[in-house]
Amino acid sequence: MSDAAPQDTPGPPKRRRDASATRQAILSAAVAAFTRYGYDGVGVRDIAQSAGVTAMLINRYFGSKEQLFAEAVDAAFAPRTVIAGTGAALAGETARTLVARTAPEAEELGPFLLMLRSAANPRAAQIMREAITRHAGRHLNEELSGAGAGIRAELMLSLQAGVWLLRSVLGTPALSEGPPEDLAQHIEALFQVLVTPCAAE
Amino acid sequence: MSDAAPQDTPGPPKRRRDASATRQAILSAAVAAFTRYGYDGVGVRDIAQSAGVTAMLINRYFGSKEQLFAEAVDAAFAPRTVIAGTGAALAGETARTLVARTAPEAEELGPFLLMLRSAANPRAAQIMREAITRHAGRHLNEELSGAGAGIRAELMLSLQAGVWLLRSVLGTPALSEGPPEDLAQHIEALFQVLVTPCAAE
DNA sequence: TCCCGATGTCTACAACTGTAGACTTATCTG
DNA sequence: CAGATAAGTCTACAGTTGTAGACATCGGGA
Repeated sequence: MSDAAPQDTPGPPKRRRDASATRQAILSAAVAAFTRYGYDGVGVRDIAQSAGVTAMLINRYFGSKEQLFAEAVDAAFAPRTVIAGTGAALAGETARTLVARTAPEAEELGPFLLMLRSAANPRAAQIMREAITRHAGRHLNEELSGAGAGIRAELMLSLQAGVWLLRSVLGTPALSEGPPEDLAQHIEALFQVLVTPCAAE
Repeated sequence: MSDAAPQDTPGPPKRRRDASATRQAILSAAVAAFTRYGYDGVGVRDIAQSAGVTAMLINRYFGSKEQLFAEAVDAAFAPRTVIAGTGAALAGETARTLVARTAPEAEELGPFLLMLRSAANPRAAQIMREAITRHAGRHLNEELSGAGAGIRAELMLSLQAGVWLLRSVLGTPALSEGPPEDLAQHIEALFQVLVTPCAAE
């Protein structure tokens, strides 16, 4: 923001003129920046500088900040699986993965955080609504089956998003400071309820 | 924004000069605006106009936008209880309250939404972190007891926040369109696990 | 009655935002 | 070795933001 570092990638100080590589660099920088600061919290100049280009190139490649955000959301959701393991081990694996990913020292920020930090902007929220029903919802529906699979799948997402929120973003004490194993066991018990087809009646 | 409407409150077109009443009007407008648009999504001019005053009066009464936000967060959390019922009925009551509050047609936006929409700004996040540990955390710790009460309390908050997020903000299909009773039953089953003192081992 | 302090407004500024058009420079083809 | 075209940059603009200082106005006490 205020320092005058010429480049942030220490390797190649100047990229050869390559349209697709530059486009990819902008997109990666956008994912990181939107995840960290949210749609309204970051400007195209910041993203451009982080990618080693000027702001106008973003408009040339993506049309506008909104369209860049849409592609960034897709890129953030695409390679990510929100569940882990299969069958009986699904609850435990997913719980441990969640705890590991939301650890305060883990710098890996995920699509949930991107979603969270950009939810204030109506345009951004609409873009993300489409993305989440496209990626995560479909993925979960493939793993879960039985009565109320849709509800249970999205409740699984809800709990993950909530833990992410309180633990990683807000830094609530009990979730942040206690031993991770205890937390994982508690969460696993909840997931166990959700993977069971007919829970209530 | 662009119209020249002199006042928005149809009742008293001009408030008599009353410092505390004006202060309260600004605070109410701030809670509503921050909840709807987030910390970065609303300007002091919007809040001022909604309160029927000019922007500068906000700085006169609250010092800065940040300090106004801090008071707004406190005001949003203060009158709200995030759990309902006691003892054996706690899980069911809280589940039904959550479902009712996060209904798409319910226009009652809560502190979770304020928190969510403002989480992108680091200053705002710090202010909210202090508020949530002060209000909700304390409240829950009084109701829950036994082994891992802190973790279970915050997991209860996590699930609520997550459901709020997917259902009310994102509008995810399975959580938004299905019958509320089914959703409440599924959530109650999860809460039931969380109110039980020794869940895992 | 007068006047002083509290209450509220007006003008302005410096910083920042996203975007448009004109400009420069490198890379590849003939 | 040219020249054309893609790749990237520079300057600028209109808008918005939070805030500071000077100014106006209402209300009550002497």
